[in-house]
Amino acid sequence: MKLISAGETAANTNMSIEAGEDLVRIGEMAKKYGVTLRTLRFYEDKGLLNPQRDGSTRLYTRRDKARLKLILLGRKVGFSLRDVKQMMDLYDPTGSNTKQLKLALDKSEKQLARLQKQRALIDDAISELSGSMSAVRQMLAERSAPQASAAS
Amino acid sequence: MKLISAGETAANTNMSIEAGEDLVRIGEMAKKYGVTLRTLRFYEDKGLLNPQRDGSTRLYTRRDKARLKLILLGRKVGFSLRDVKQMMDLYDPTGSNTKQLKLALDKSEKQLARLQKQRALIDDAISELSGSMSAVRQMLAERSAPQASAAS
DNA sequence: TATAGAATTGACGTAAACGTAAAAGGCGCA
DNA sequence: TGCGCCTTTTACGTTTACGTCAATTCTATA
Repeated sequence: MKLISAGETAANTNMSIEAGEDLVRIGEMAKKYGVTLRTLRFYEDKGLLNPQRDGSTRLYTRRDKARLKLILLGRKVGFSLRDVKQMMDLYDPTGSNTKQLKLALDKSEKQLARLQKQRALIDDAISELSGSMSAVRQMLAERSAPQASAAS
Repeated sequence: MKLISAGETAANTNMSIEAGEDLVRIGEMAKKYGVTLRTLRFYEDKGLLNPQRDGSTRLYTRRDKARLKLILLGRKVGFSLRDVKQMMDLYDPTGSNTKQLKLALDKSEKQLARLQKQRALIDDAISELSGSMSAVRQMLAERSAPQASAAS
């Protein structure tokens, strides 16, 4: 029992007999999306991914790839994995997914608000810090200027 | 043994410096600076504060207040407590503190860079999220528009 | 004196997202 | 057939800044 990577290019030793099923193992998956093996297993443990198995070996389908892309997008915009899961769990391939979309929109609005608040805090911190830095530079200048002209 | 209660500023059991020492207990200190008791004890545990003791009761001097203000400022601009401590540990009331100021400036520059980077990431996330939201709204519209007019 | 309000020192819990062994099973290949 | 690489499961460790009891003591006040 062994299948694995692509069905087209025979760059690999193993070839799938199945048609079009582009299955990859965890190593390739990780490399492809720039995550670690641990991360993929962790996501699975959290119910975010659900790869097939060949014996005990995980085999990721293009469905898993789509889901991983969504996870990474969610992570990028600051959603927790819990949120991501909650949204993905509502996905129904046979329906219109109106509920899912509404939930996503709702969560997105809240997340957007959080992000804007964070940005405000950071802007605040930046100006505060800049101010302090000016003061410190001033103090340092007063400690070296009275001596002579200028140098450092 | 009891002092406090802010009226009798006279000398009591302990005196190492001089009078006029406006000592406050942890409760008042916490209220004054908007932190919890736990926080004050935690900062002490981390070596950031060093209140006097009346028996086992902590008594905060104006020195502690000054230090706490610095801690809170540092926290606001995103320094870790470790950083704050490192900078404060260099304070020498008898010297020019040039070293301390230089370290503070150095750390500040790095922190400023971090903050700016964070802001860039957040801006990125905001626009990405906004984009996704538009798409989702679009999808929702397509699910309700084809039927009739609109509502929701 | 009884009760409520401060204060003390532990010490475990929390959140988020993995990192990092450890021990073991398979597989291709020279 | 031994080596090396990939994979698996299990499970404790990390980071930061406290939160949240718990048990106890001290004190002020009605």
